[in-house]
Amino acid sequence: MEPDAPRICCLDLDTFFVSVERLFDPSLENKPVVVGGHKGGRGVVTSASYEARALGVRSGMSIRDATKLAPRAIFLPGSHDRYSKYSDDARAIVERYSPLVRAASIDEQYIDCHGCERLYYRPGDVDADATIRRVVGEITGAIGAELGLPASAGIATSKPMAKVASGLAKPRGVLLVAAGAEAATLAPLPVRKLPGIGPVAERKLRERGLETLGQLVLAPDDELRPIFGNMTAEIRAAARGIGTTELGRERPAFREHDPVGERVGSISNERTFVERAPSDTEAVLSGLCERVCWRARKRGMKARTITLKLRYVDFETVSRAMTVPATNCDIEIHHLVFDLYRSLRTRSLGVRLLGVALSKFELEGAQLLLFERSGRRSIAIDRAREKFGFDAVHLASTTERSSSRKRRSA
DNA sequence: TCTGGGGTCCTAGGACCC
DNA sequence: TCTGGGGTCCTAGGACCC
Repeated sequence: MEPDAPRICCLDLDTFFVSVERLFDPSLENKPVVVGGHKGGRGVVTSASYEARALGVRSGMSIRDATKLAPRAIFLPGSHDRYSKYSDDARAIVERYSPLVRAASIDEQYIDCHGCERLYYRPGDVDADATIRRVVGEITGAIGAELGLPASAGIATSKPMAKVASGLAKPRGVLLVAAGAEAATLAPLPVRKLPGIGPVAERKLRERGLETLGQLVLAPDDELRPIFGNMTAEIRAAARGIGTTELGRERPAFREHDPVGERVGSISNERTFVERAPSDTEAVLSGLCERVCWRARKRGMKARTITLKLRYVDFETVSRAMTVPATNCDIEIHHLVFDLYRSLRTRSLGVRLLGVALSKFELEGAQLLLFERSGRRSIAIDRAREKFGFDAVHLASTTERSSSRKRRSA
Protein backbone atom coordinates (compact mmCIF):
# COMPACT_ATOMS: atom_id res chain seq x y z
CA MET A 1 0.00 0.00 0.00
CA GLU A 2 1.41 3.35 -0.97
CA PRO A 3 0.86 5.57 2.03
CA ASP A 4 0.32 8.72 -0.03
CA ALA A 5 -2.02 7.34 -2.70
CA PRO A 6 -5.47 8.96 -3.00
CA ARG A 7 -7.65 6.48 -1.12
CA ILE A 8 -9.91 8.67 1.03
CA CYS A 9 -13.28 9.26 -0.54
CA CYS A 10 -15.91 11.82 0.38
CA LEU A 11 -19.30 10.87 -1.03
CA ASP A 12 -22.00 13.49 -1.03
CA LEU A 13 -25.66 13.27 -2.06
CA ASP A 14 -26.39 16.24 -4.35
CA THR A 15 -29.13 18.65 -3.19
CA PHE A 16 -30.16 15.74 -1.00
CA PHE A 17 -33.46 16.96 0.48
CA VAL A 18 -34.64 18.30 -2.86
CA SER A 19 -33.64 15.06 -4.59
CA VAL A 20 -35.68 12.99 -2.11
CA GLU A 21 -38.69 15.28 -2.52
CA ARG A 22 -38.48 14.76 -6.28
CA LEU A 23 -38.74 11.00 -5.84
CA PHE A 24 -42.16 11.51 -4.30
CA ASP A 25 -43.26 14.29 -6.64
CA PRO A 26 -41.67 14.02 -10.09
CA SER A 27 -43.33 17.28 -11.13
CA LEU A 28 -40.63 19.03 -9.08
CA GLU A 29 -38.06 17.93 -11.64
CA ASN A 30 -36.28 20.78 -13.50
CA LYS A 31 -37.97 23.41 -11.33
CA PRO A 32 -36.59 25.71 -8.65
CA VAL A 33 -37.27 23.90 -5.37
CA VAL A 34 -36.41 25.14 -1.88
CA VAL A 35 -36.61 22.96 1.25
CA GLY A 36 -36.73 24.60 4.68
CA GLY A 37 -40.10 26.22 5.11
CA HIS A 38 -43.22 27.68 3.57
CA LYS A 39 -42.98 30.51 1.08
CA GLY A 40 -42.34 33.83 2.81
CA GLY A 41 -42.32 32.15 6.22
CA ARG A 42 -39.67 31.91 8.92
CA GLY A 43 -36.79 29.48 8.90
CA VAL A 44 -33.80 28.97 6.65
CA VAL A 45 -33.04 27.13 3.44
CA THR A 46 -31.75 23.63 4.15
CA SER A 47 -31.55 22.53 0.52
CA ALA A 48 -32.00 24.28 -2.82
CA SER A 49 -32.19 22.77 -6.30
CA TYR A 50 -29.73 23.92 -8.93
CA GLU A 51 -32.56 25.82 -10.62
CA ALA A 52 -33.11 27.74 -7.37
CA ARG A 53 -29.38 28.31 -6.93
CA ALA A 54 -29.25 29.82 -10.38
CA LEU A 55 -31.58 32.51 -8.99
CA GLY A 56 -29.22 33.20 -6.09
CA VAL A 57 -30.77 30.97 -3.42
CA ARG A 58 -28.19 29.43 -1.08
CA SER A 59 -28.56 27.01 1.78
CA GLY A 60 -28.46 28.76 5.14
CA MET A 61 -30.24 31.80 3.73
CA SER A 62 -33.52 32.87 5.34
CA ILE A 63 -36.65 31.59 3.63
CA ARG A 64 -37.85 35.16 3.36
CA ASP A 65 -34.78 36.18 1.35
CA ALA A 66 -35.11 33.08 -0.79
CA THR A 67 -38.74 34.03 -1.49
CA LYS A 68 -37.62 37.44 -2.73
CA LEU A 69 -34.99 35.92 -4.99
CA ALA A 70 -37.16 33.09 -6.29
CA PRO A 71 -40.82 34.06 -5.83
CA ARG A 72 -41.98 31.33 -8.22
CA ALA A 73 -39.95 28.56 -6.62
CA ILE A 74 -41.68 25.67 -4.90
CA PHE A 75 -41.14 25.83 -1.13
CA LEU A 76 -41.36 22.67 0.97
CA PRO A 77 -41.10 22.32 4.76
CA GLY A 78 -39.14 19.04 4.57
CA SER A 79 -39.77 15.49 5.74
CA HIS A 80 -36.91 14.25 7.88
CA ASP A 81 -38.17 10.73 8.34
CA ARG A 82 -37.86 10.21 4.63
CA TYR A 83 -34.41 11.78 4.49
CA SER A 84 -33.16 9.52 7.27
CA LYS A 85 -34.41 6.45 5.47
CA TYR A 86 -32.75 7.36 2.18
CA SER A 87 -29.57 8.29 4.00
CA ASP A 88 -29.49 4.81 5.55
CA ASP A 89 -30.21 3.21 2.18
CA ALA A 90 -27.34 5.09 0.53
CA ARG A 91 -25.02 4.01 3.29
CA ALA A 92 -26.03 0.38 2.84
CA ILE A 93 -25.05 0.61 -0.82
CA VAL A 94 -21.64 2.07 0.08
CA GLU A 95 -21.07 -0.73 2.61
CA ARG A 96 -21.37 -3.31 -0.13
CA TYR A 97 -18.05 -1.97 -1.44
CA SER A 98 -16.13 -1.09 1.72
CA PRO A 99 -16.71 -1.68 5.42
CA LEU A 100 -14.70 1.42 6.31
CA VAL A 101 -17.49 3.99 6.13
CA ARG A 102 -18.39 6.92 8.39
CA ALA A 103 -21.45 9.08 8.05
CA ALA A 104 -20.31 12.68 8.51
CA SER A 105 -23.87 13.95 8.17
CA ILE A 106 -27.18 12.88 6.72
CA ASP A 107 -25.95 13.43 3.14
CA GLU A 108 -22.20 12.88 3.42
CA GLN A 109 -20.02 9.82 3.99
CA TYR A 110 -16.30 9.19 4.13
CA ILE A 111 -14.95 5.91 2.79
CA ASP A 112 -11.47 4.50 3.27
CA CYS A 113 -10.69 2.82 -0.05
CA HIS A 114 -7.27 1.41 0.86
CA GLY A 115 -7.14 -2.09 -0.60
CA CYS A 116 -9.96 -1.52 -3.06
CA GLU A 117 -7.42 -1.10 -5.84
CA ARG A 118 -6.50 -4.79 -5.46
CA LEU A 119 -9.95 -6.11 -4.59
CA TYR A 120 -11.64 -4.49 -7.59
CA TYR A 121 -8.80 -4.48 -10.13
CA ARG A 122 -9.85 -5.14 -13.69
CA PRO A 123 -7.51 -5.72 -16.65
CA GLY A 124 -8.75 -2.54 -18.37
CA ASP A 125 -7.67 -0.28 -15.48
CA VAL A 126 -4.57 1.70 -16.45
CA ASP A 127 -3.40 2.02 -12.84
CA ALA A 128 -4.52 1.70 -9.23
CA ASP A 129 -6.01 5.21 -9.19
CA ALA A 130 -8.11 4.31 -12.23
CA THR A 131 -9.48 1.30 -10.38
CA ILE A 132 -10.46 3.44 -7.39
CA ARG A 133 -12.05 6.03 -9.61
CA ARG A 134 -14.07 3.40 -11.41
CA VAL A 135 -15.23 1.71 -8.19
CA VAL A 136 -16.38 5.01 -6.69
CA GLY A 137 -18.18 5.74 -9.95
CA GLU A 138 -19.95 2.39 -9.54
CA ILE A 139 -21.03 3.37 -6.03
CA THR A 140 -22.50 6.71 -7.10
CA GLY A 141 -24.01 4.90 -10.10
CA ALA A 142 -25.68 2.34 -7.82
CA ILE A 143 -27.09 5.09 -5.62
CA GLY A 144 -28.49 6.72 -8.74
CA ALA A 145 -29.87 3.50 -10.23
CA GLU A 146 -31.30 1.93 -7.07
CA LEU A 147 -32.44 4.97 -5.10
CA GLY A 148 -32.86 7.55 -7.84
CA LEU A 149 -30.56 9.96 -6.02
CA PRO A 150 -27.71 11.91 -7.63
CA ALA A 151 -24.37 11.67 -5.82
CA SER A 152 -20.87 13.09 -6.22
CA ALA A 153 -17.55 12.00 -4.83
CA GLY A 154 -14.05 13.29 -4.30
CA ILE A 155 -11.06 11.00 -3.81
CA ALA A 156 -7.75 12.26 -2.46
CA THR A 157 -4.85 11.60 -0.13
CA SER A 158 -6.47 13.34 2.84
CA LYS A 159 -9.88 13.95 4.29
CA PRO A 160 -10.03 17.73 3.78
CA MET A 161 -8.80 17.40 0.19
CA ALA A 162 -11.40 14.70 -0.52
CA LYS A 163 -14.11 16.96 0.88
CA VAL A 164 -13.12 19.86 -1.34
CA ALA A 165 -12.85 17.50 -4.33
CA SER A 166 -16.39 16.22 -3.81
CA GLY A 167 -17.59 19.82 -4.01
CA LEU A 168 -15.65 20.35 -7.23
CA ALA A 169 -17.13 17.14 -8.66
CA LYS A 170 -20.75 18.29 -8.34
CA PRO A 171 -23.16 17.61 -9.82
CA ARG A 172 -23.08 13.87 -10.44
CA GLY A 173 -19.32 13.71 -10.79
CA VAL A 174 -16.36 11.82 -9.43
CA LEU A 175 -13.06 13.68 -9.04
CA LEU A 176 -9.82 11.97 -8.06
CA VAL A 177 -7.02 14.34 -7.08
CA ALA A 178 -3.77 12.50 -7.81
CA ALA A 179 -1.05 12.43 -5.19
CA GLY A 180 1.05 15.54 -5.70
CA ALA A 181 -1.70 17.52 -7.45
CA GLU A 182 -3.35 18.76 -4.23
CA ALA A 183 -1.74 22.17 -3.82
CA ALA A 184 -2.28 23.13 -7.44
CA THR A 185 -5.92 22.04 -7.25
CA LEU A 186 -6.59 24.10 -4.14
CA ALA A 187 -4.51 27.22 -4.88
CA PRO A 188 -7.03 29.09 -7.07
CA LEU A 189 -10.04 28.34 -4.84
CA PRO A 190 -11.57 30.94 -2.49
CA VAL A 191 -10.55 30.35 1.14
CA ARG A 192 -14.14 29.61 2.11
CA LYS A 193 -14.01 26.31 0.20
CA LEU A 194 -11.73 24.79 2.82
CA PRO A 195 -13.55 22.98 5.64
CA GLY A 196 -12.76 24.85 8.84
CA ILE A 197 -12.90 28.30 7.29
CA GLY A 198 -16.28 29.88 7.93
CA PRO A 199 -17.68 33.37 7.41
CA VAL A 200 -15.68 34.93 10.26
CA ALA A 201 -12.29 33.60 9.20
CA GLU A 202 -13.13 34.44 5.60
CA ARG A 203 -13.78 38.08 6.52
CA LYS A 204 -10.58 38.36 8.57
CA LEU A 205 -8.54 36.83 5.76
CA ARG A 206 -10.06 39.21 3.24
CA GLU A 207 -9.13 42.16 5.47
CA ARG A 208 -5.54 40.98 5.12
CA GLY A 209 -5.88 40.68 1.37
CA LEU A 210 -6.01 36.88 1.41
CA GLU A 211 -8.71 35.60 -0.91
CA THR A 212 -7.46 32.28 -2.26
CA LEU A 213 -6.03 29.17 -0.66
CA GLY A 214 -2.82 29.73 -2.64
CA GLN A 215 -2.41 33.11 -0.96
CA LEU A 216 -3.21 31.61 2.43
CA VAL A 217 -0.50 28.97 2.02
CA LEU A 218 2.12 31.66 1.39
CA ALA A 219 0.96 34.07 4.11
CA PRO A 220 3.42 34.63 6.97
CA ASP A 221 2.65 32.92 10.25
CA ASP A 222 1.97 36.15 12.17
CA GLU A 223 -0.84 36.99 9.72
CA LEU A 224 -2.60 33.67 10.24
CA ARG A 225 -2.01 33.14 13.94
CA PRO A 226 -4.43 35.86 15.10
CA ILE A 227 -7.14 34.20 13.03
CA PHE A 228 -6.53 30.49 13.59
CA GLY A 229 -4.53 30.36 16.83
CA ASN A 230 -3.22 26.89 17.52
CA MET A 231 -5.00 25.60 14.42
CA THR A 232 -2.73 27.68 12.15
CA ALA A 233 -0.40 24.86 11.13
CA GLU A 234 -3.29 22.49 10.51
CA ILE A 235 -5.19 25.01 8.38
CA ARG A 236 -2.11 25.89 6.36
CA ALA A 237 -1.41 22.22 5.74
CA ALA A 238 -5.03 21.59 4.73
CA ALA A 239 -4.79 24.47 2.26
CA ARG A 240 -1.99 22.49 0.57
CA GLY A 241 -4.10 19.32 0.61
CA ILE A 242 -2.35 17.76 3.57
CA GLY A 243 -4.47 16.42 6.39
CA THR A 244 -5.73 13.44 8.28
CA THR A 245 -6.66 10.16 6.64
CA GLU A 246 -8.71 9.13 9.68
CA LEU A 247 -12.38 8.92 8.81
CA GLY A 248 -13.37 10.53 12.08
CA ARG A 249 -16.31 9.78 14.30
CA GLU A 250 -19.73 8.78 13.17
CA ARG A 251 -22.14 11.68 13.38
CA PRO A 252 -25.62 10.65 14.39
CA ALA A 253 -27.07 13.93 13.13
CA PHE A 254 -30.71 14.29 12.17
CA ARG A 255 -31.90 10.98 13.59
CA GLU A 256 -35.58 11.36 14.27
CA HIS A 257 -35.29 8.99 17.24
CA ASP A 258 -32.52 8.68 19.77
CA PRO A 259 -31.14 5.16 19.54
CA VAL A 260 -30.53 3.34 22.82
CA GLY A 261 -26.84 3.16 23.63
CA GLU A 262 -25.65 5.53 20.91
CA ARG A 263 -23.17 7.90 22.50
CA VAL A 264 -23.34 11.63 21.94
CA GLY A 265 -21.58 14.52 23.65
CA SER A 266 -24.69 16.60 24.18
CA ILE A 267 -28.44 16.57 23.75
CA SER A 268 -30.15 19.89 23.19
CA ASN A 269 -33.41 21.38 22.06
CA GLU A 270 -34.12 25.01 21.36
CA ARG A 271 -36.93 27.14 20.04
CA THR A 272 -37.00 30.50 18.36
CA PHE A 273 -40.06 32.75 18.59
CA VAL A 274 -40.98 36.18 17.45
CA GLU A 275 -41.53 37.47 20.95
CA ARG A 276 -43.26 36.00 23.95
CA ALA A 277 -44.75 37.07 27.23
CA PRO A 278 -42.79 35.84 30.29
CA SER A 279 -45.53 33.40 31.34
CA ASP A 280 -45.29 31.70 28.00
CA THR A 281 -41.52 31.59 28.25
CA GLU A 282 -41.88 29.31 31.25
CA ALA A 283 -44.13 26.93 29.34
CA VAL A 284 -41.55 26.76 26.59
CA LEU A 285 -38.82 25.99 29.12
CA SER A 286 -40.92 23.20 30.62
CA GLY A 287 -41.44 21.66 27.23
CA LEU A 288 -37.74 21.87 26.38
CA CYS A 289 -36.76 20.26 29.68
CA GLU A 290 -39.17 17.41 29.13
CA ARG A 291 -37.93 16.83 25.62
CA VAL A 292 -34.20 16.69 26.40
CA CYS A 293 -34.83 14.49 29.45
CA TRP A 294 -36.94 12.14 27.42
CA ARG A 295 -34.25 11.88 24.76
CA ALA A 296 -31.56 11.26 27.39
CA ARG A 297 -33.62 8.49 29.00
CA LYS A 298 -34.19 6.85 25.64
CA ARG A 299 -30.43 6.72 25.18
CA GLY A 300 -29.98 5.43 28.71
CA MET A 301 -27.91 8.42 29.72
CA LYS A 302 -27.81 10.85 32.64
CA ALA A 303 -26.33 14.31 32.35
CA ARG A 304 -24.11 16.10 34.84
CA THR A 305 -24.20 19.48 33.15
CA ILE A 306 -27.37 21.39 32.30
CA THR A 307 -27.06 24.50 30.15
CA LEU A 308 -29.67 27.15 29.45
CA LYS A 309 -29.28 29.32 26.40
CA LEU A 310 -31.15 32.58 25.89
CA ARG A 311 -31.17 34.91 22.92
CA TYR A 312 -32.69 38.38 23.19
CA VAL A 313 -34.48 39.97 20.25
CA ASP A 314 -31.38 42.10 19.56
CA PHE A 315 -29.55 38.76 19.06
CA GLU A 316 -27.38 38.97 22.13
CA THR A 317 -26.94 35.35 23.17
CA VAL A 318 -26.05 34.29 26.70
CA SER A 319 -25.86 30.97 28.50
CA ARG A 320 -25.60 29.60 32.02
CA ALA A 321 -24.50 26.12 32.95
CA MET A 322 -24.61 24.11 36.13
CA THR A 323 -22.92 20.83 36.92
CA VAL A 324 -24.71 18.51 39.34
CA PRO A 325 -24.90 14.82 40.22
CA ALA A 326 -25.95 12.99 37.06
CA THR A 327 -29.68 13.10 36.34
CA ASN A 328 -32.22 12.71 33.59
CA CYS A 329 -35.25 13.44 35.76
CA ASP A 330 -37.69 16.04 34.39
CA ILE A 331 -38.52 17.53 37.77
CA GLU A 332 -34.92 17.98 38.87
CA ILE A 333 -33.88 19.50 35.60
CA HIS A 334 -36.97 21.72 35.60
CA HIS A 335 -35.89 23.26 38.87
CA LEU A 336 -32.30 23.74 37.74
CA VAL A 337 -33.35 25.29 34.45
CA PHE A 338 -35.74 27.71 36.14
CA ASP A 339 -32.98 28.76 38.55
CA LEU A 340 -30.64 29.27 35.62
CA TYR A 341 -33.29 31.28 33.82
CA ARG A 342 -33.76 33.63 36.76
CA SER A 343 -30.03 34.34 36.95
CA LEU A 344 -29.63 34.58 33.19
CA ARG A 345 -32.50 36.88 32.25
CA THR A 346 -30.96 40.15 33.37
CA ARG A 347 -32.35 42.35 30.60
CA SER A 348 -36.00 43.32 30.24
CA LEU A 349 -35.75 42.93 26.46
CA GLY A 350 -37.90 40.36 24.66
CA VAL A 351 -36.58 36.82 24.35
CA ARG A 352 -36.06 35.43 20.86
CA LEU A 353 -34.75 31.96 21.64
CA LEU A 354 -34.61 29.52 24.52
CA GLY A 355 -32.58 26.33 24.56
CA VAL A 356 -31.83 23.58 27.05
CA ALA A 357 -28.80 21.34 26.65
CA LEU A 358 -27.60 18.28 28.55
CA SER A 359 -23.96 17.22 28.51
CA LYS A 360 -21.23 15.41 30.49
CA PHE A 361 -23.14 12.17 30.32
CA GLU A 362 -22.89 9.11 32.47
CA LEU A 363 -24.50 5.82 31.60
CA GLU A 364 -27.72 5.38 33.46
CA GLY A 365 -27.88 3.06 36.43
CA ALA A 366 -31.42 1.88 35.66
CA GLN A 367 -31.84 0.31 39.11
CA LEU A 368 -31.47 3.70 40.78
CA LEU A 369 -34.11 5.31 38.64
CA LEU A 370 -36.68 2.67 39.63
CA PHE A 371 -36.52 3.58 43.31
CA GLU A 372 -37.06 7.26 42.86
CA ARG A 373 -40.64 8.42 42.86
CA SER A 374 -40.13 10.91 40.07
CA GLY A 375 -38.16 8.23 38.25
CA ARG A 376 -41.15 5.89 38.34
CA ARG A 377 -43.32 8.64 36.98
CA SER A 378 -40.83 9.28 34.17
CA ILE A 379 -40.94 5.62 33.23
CA ALA A 380 -44.73 5.68 33.08
CA ILE A 381 -44.65 8.79 30.91
CA ASP A 382 -42.06 7.26 28.62
CA ARG A 383 -44.16 4.10 28.16
CA ALA A 384 -47.09 6.22 27.03
CA ARG A 385 -44.85 8.15 24.67
CA GLU A 386 -43.51 4.90 23.27
CA LYS A 387 -47.04 4.22 22.04
CA PHE A 388 -48.40 7.66 21.28
CA GLY A 389 -45.38 9.93 20.72
CA PHE A 390 -43.72 12.71 22.69
CA ASP A 391 -46.72 15.03 22.82
CA ALA A 392 -49.07 12.40 24.25
CA VAL A 393 -48.03 13.21 27.82
CA HIS A 394 -46.77 16.36 29.47
CA LEU A 395 -46.01 17.58 32.95
CA ALA A 396 -48.68 19.79 34.50
CA SER A 397 -46.52 22.92 34.28
CA THR A 398 -46.28 22.49 30.52
CA THR A 399 -49.88 21.56 29.80
CA GLU A 400 -51.51 24.15 32.05
CA ARG A 401 -49.65 26.96 30.41
CA SER A 402 -49.99 25.73 26.88
CA SER A 403 -53.74 25.15 27.31
CA SER A 404 -54.17 28.61 28.82
CA ARG A 405 -52.27 29.91 25.82
CA LYS A 406 -54.73 28.14 23.57
CA ARG A 407 -57.65 29.63 25.47
CA ARG A 408 -56.18 33.08 25.16
CA SER A 409 -55.59 32.77 21.48
CA ALA A 410 -59.02 31.18 20.88
C1' DT B 1 -28.33 37.75 3.60
C1' DC B 2 -31.26 40.50 9.82
C1' DT B 3 -30.10 34.94 10.64
C1' DG B 4 -33.42 27.40 12.31
C1' DG B 5 -31.98 23.58 14.95
C1' DG B 6 -29.04 19.93 15.91
C1' DG B 7 -24.45 19.14 17.00
C1' DT B 8 -18.76 19.42 17.74
C1' DC B 9 -14.62 21.59 19.08
C1' DC B 10 -11.63 25.37 20.86
C1' DT B 11 -10.25 29.07 24.05
C1' DA B 12 -9.59 31.59 28.12
C1' DG B 13 -10.15 32.53 32.83
C1' DG B 14 -11.04 31.07 37.54
C1' DA B 15 -11.39 27.69 41.36
C1' DC B 16 -9.25 24.22 43.66
C1' DC B 17 -5.79 20.79 44.92
C1' DC B 18 -1.16 19.20 45.67
C1' DT C 1 1.43 33.67 55.99
C1' DC C 2 3.21 34.15 51.38
C1' DT C 3 4.77 32.28 46.94
C1' DG C 4 5.19 29.06 42.65
C1' DG C 5 3.82 25.70 39.21
C1' DG C 6 1.11 22.00 37.29
C1' DG C 7 -3.12 19.47 36.69
C1' DT C 8 -7.98 19.21 36.41
C1' DC C 9 -12.57 20.72 36.40
C1' DC C 10 -15.99 24.14 35.45
C1' DT C 11 -18.07 28.03 32.95
C1' DA C 12 -19.04 31.27 29.08
C1' DG C 13 -18.64 32.38 24.61
C1' DG C 14 -17.71 31.70 19.87
C1' DA C 15 -16.60 29.44 15.30
C1' DC C 16 -17.88 26.03 12.46
C1' DC C 17 -20.56 22.14 10.11
C1' DC C 18 -24.72 20.30 7.85
